[in-house]
Amino acid sequence: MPLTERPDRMDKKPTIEPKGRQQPRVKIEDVARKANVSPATVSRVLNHPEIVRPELRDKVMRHITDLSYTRDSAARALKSGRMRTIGVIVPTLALGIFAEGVEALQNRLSESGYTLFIANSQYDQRRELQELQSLIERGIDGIVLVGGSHGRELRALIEQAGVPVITTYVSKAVGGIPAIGIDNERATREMTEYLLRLGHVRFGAIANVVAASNDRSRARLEGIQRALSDAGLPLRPTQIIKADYSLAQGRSALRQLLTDHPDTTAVICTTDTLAIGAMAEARKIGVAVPATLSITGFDDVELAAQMDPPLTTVSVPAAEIGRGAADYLINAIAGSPLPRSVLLPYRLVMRSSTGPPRSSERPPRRRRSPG
Amino acid sequence: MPLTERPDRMDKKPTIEPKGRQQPRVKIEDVARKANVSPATVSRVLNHPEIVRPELRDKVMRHITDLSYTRDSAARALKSGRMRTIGVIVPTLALGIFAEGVEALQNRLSESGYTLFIANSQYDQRRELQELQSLIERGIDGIVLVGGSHGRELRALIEQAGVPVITTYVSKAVGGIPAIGIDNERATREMTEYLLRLGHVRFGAIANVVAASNDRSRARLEGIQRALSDAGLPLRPTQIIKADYSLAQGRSALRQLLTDHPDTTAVICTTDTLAIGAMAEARKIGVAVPATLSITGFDDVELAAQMDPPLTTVSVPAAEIGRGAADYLINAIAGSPLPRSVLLPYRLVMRSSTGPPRSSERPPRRRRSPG
DNA sequence: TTGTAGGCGTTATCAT
DNA sequence: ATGATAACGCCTACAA
Repeated sequence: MPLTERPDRMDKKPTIEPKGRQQPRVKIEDVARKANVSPATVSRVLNHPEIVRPELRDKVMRHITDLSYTRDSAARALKSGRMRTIGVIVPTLALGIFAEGVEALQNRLSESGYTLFIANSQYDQRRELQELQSLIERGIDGIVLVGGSHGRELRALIEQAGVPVITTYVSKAVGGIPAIGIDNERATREMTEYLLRLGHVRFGAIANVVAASNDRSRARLEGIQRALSDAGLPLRPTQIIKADYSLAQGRSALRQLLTDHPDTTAVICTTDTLAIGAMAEARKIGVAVPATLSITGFDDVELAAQMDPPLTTVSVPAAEIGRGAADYLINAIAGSPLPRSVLLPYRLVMRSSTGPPRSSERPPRRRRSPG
Repeated sequence: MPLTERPDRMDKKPTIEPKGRQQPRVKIEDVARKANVSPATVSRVLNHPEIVRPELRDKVMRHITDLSYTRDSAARALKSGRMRTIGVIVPTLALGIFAEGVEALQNRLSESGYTLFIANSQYDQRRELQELQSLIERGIDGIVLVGGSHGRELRALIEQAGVPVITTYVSKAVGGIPAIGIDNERATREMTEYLLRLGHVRFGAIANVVAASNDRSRARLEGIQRALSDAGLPLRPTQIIKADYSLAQGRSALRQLLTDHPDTTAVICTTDTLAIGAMAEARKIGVAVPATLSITGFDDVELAAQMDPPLTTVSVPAAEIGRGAADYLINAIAGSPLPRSVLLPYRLVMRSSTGPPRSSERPPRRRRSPG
């Protein structure tokens, strides 16, 4: 009789049952009894089928399915000391780039019999620490983090728990935590150099660096600054607008930038979301992209290619990062030797939101001088 | 000595350790010995502090923190039969609406000491079943699903496991599974009626109904069809374009729709992503929105309000759905009496992607007749 | 108020 | 090849 059929079932007592399962779970012993074998044999059928006589194995198997027995993972974990469980803490799932990475991570883990605990920190290091504590108490066998900005406490906690860890979306190991991801700083440096080659000299940057823990965007901003300094065009503070990760802030950031520096010809954003906001605002205030203003993003979200004009951006291999993190941890748990960190390639995707400045004081360096 | 410092530690044996934790975990017995009390007392300090003499309690507490003891959740779960763990299976995290719901779900669960297992089905019922199986083996105390299209097998599995379930983003219980969400059909019916009142008579629909399990979009499509039938303007098959959930398909769908029915004045999409794709395509082929063509979406994603023109859509309370699902399961686990289903309000958000048709054969019914 | 002891379900060791 | 048994760490009757 389906439990879910009637709100009030009147079989046993009407009092609430605050804990435990209702139907006593079928266990190995039940299967063993039905099959007239010992519990040990059932266990062997489950874990080492090859050492059980085929006919017996089949018989046991039949009873297993008959009773639809499933093993109790708690008991298993208690015995083996391993939970076959991985935890991930992302800043937020609202950013498609993290959602994509988590999805890939889960898919790969699932293939290997692992299950994924998820938590989010809202870019708050204290919350991240709490969530980690909870995950470690849960007995996770490995942990995936994002970025390299983590407190000493967090590292101590991980170390003490002896849990393999990897951090993602960045490429440099920090505090002994290996990383898998891209070189954010280099990517924006290249992007900036591309714009310099196009002839731009008046730049602006919109960076989501308000969260202390966002070292990805910080590195991206540094890449921009370094490229411009190297070109003798260092960014002044008013040319850098700090924002969070929302689209609306991309809009207001562009407005502010153009108020302070109306003659800006190129805006580099550390996130597609910000760039898309900036493009929306540019359209609204009648600034032509890319004729009057070039805009670049970072992440290459689905929408980037569909914008009008399509957004020039940096493609981040989020799915590959997720898969790589899964592989790393699975190997680490198995005790395999591991690379310290994995540097993944990004891709500069040149679309139509960028072009040469309308009137370049310092024309692009080409063979033929401009007519 | 940090484990992570050197790849090769030479303290014990150089062979790999395929299983188990390295450092033997500190357990209740260790604390008990240090504190000169029985293991039972330590356990009581942990679980029922009020029944332990304060001074003794404090002493034990000190040793607990000193040894930084954490309880073994596997053993705990084995004893109590409860894991304090909830599972969720979404079609994909790539859709912001699901990511948002999962995030809210996790936040609420975390407040109550629960941890969230996440899995994704890719809109595939077989995969959903597999993931569910794995979650149930993990001993989850509750499960969150999306939508009402689930196979008999899945329902049987849940019932047999005796695990509380709730399905989300829909409002009607199916097969005994309670739901929390909105009335999708009613929402698009209202949206369609709104367009009818504006004077539209030539409609098109773009619906992501290729996945068999997507009953949300199916209901939304039915809402459109019903409203139009009621108005004596039933949709012909060629006026309905079926798509998946990608932005690119929104583009191609609009192209196809306008090829077959160039005189269409209103397009209703079952997803913002599709609507945004349709708007992008409209702009590209020079169709003015809303002057020539009205477009509506569904979900109210962040970008919807930022489009040019801002997108008329239906706002789905994803965060509220996530929180509500968490509350429902927490109560269900505690044995509290529960409502069968929860109907949440949606909100029609009228923005500027909709307007009256340019030349309405059948003018809007107003007091003053059109000039 | 605190201690003793048994068992939760599984699996590995040892014996047959 | 299969069976008996002990132990994983914790919790809770029950005893003191």
